[in-house]
Amino acid sequence: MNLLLENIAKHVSLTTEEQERVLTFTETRHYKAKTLLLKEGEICTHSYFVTKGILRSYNIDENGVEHVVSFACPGWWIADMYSFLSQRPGQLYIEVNEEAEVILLSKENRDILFTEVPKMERFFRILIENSLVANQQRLIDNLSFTAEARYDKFTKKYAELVHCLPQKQIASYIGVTPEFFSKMKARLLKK
Amino acid sequence: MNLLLENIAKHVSLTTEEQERVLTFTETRHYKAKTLLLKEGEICTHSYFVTKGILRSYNIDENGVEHVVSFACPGWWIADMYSFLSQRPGQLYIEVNEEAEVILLSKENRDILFTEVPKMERFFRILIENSLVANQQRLIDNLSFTAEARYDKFTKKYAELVHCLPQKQIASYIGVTPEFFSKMKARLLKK
DNA sequence: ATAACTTCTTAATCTAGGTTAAGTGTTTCC
DNA sequence: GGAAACACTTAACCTAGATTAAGAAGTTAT
Repeated sequence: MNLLLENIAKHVSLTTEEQERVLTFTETRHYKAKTLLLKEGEICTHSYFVTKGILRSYNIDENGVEHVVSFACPGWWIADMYSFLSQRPGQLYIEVNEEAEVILLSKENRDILFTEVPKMERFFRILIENSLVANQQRLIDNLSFTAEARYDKFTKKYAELVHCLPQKQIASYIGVTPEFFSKMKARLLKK
Repeated sequence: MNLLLENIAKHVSLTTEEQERVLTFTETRHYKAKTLLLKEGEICTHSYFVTKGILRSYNIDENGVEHVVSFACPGWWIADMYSFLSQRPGQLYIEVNEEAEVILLSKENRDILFTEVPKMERFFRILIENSLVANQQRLIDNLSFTAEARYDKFTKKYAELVHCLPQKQIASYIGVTPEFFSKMKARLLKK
């Protein structure tokens, strides 16, 4: 069965016709590991729903340092929200971490969908509310906790993901250098 | 004219009846400076739209340190989104910074409003999208920039607010101690 | 298989920002 | 209007995490 429709059903209930309508607005694609779906300076024309594999988004700062903004595994959406919503050049990269199958929804189609199937506007409203909450929590965590506590939270929240990710990406997500992350991990093992 | 309706009109256009409907769901209140509208552990039953004065939300970490999550001046909404959406106890405090006039919208009324006036669901969807983008940007800034650069961004983004806020709150928002903030400011003056 | 690249580790050294503490304004409010 | 409470400053010292560098271990592609 379709993972996207399953996920939508968790928040709103669509009729069979509405479900079909949703699918006509989307497109499925396969990507190999390391494919770049979006680069800094480009306009994010699509929102990506992952059905297989892993994607990640990140930015690169003035010193050339990468900062992971989010990971997306099956059942998750990913996009450069600023660029997607404004249709202006963004600052994020979106890259395939592990060979992936992805459902694409373009900005235009999303907007049409919202008026044709108002339940989908509700669905995305709820999804974005949840992202906002998660994002605010991450901000608070970054301000309140040490790197060690953040790593601990990360391993609990993304328990399955942790084993599929290179350490440097986890380090980047929690906001430390790979070198410090390595030192910290060694320290934790001694306990 | 009503600041709330003005703000709604920037994103969706309501009929006069719809406008009246919106207002029947809200309630206006006045608060003195230092009033606590919400404490950690309480359920955030209302979302607050500021028409006069300034509010702020913050959490207090395990070491008793305060972290400002957001400021709200006229035209802005404020709430503990996690608690408001889930109707579970939250971790945020919401406090009146400067004597304020506030429009309250309860969680129940918001949900009824969404089905009665679908344009209002669109309005909030757009608002939350914008919060998410701003929040993600703040996260990236915290990971990419020094305290000095973050302060610089803050003064540009909240130019009018800066002069009304105690330094310790600005320090907290950008993620440094008041002592370091004071030192940094002195350093900036020398340039 | 092996050269080339990337990831991870370890260790020495450095620094942005934290902590502690003490002193000087400013509000606030009986 | 004066004492308490709070906001800001300065300075000495401290530390979590950064930087640099160099080697070891995995991956990738030919």
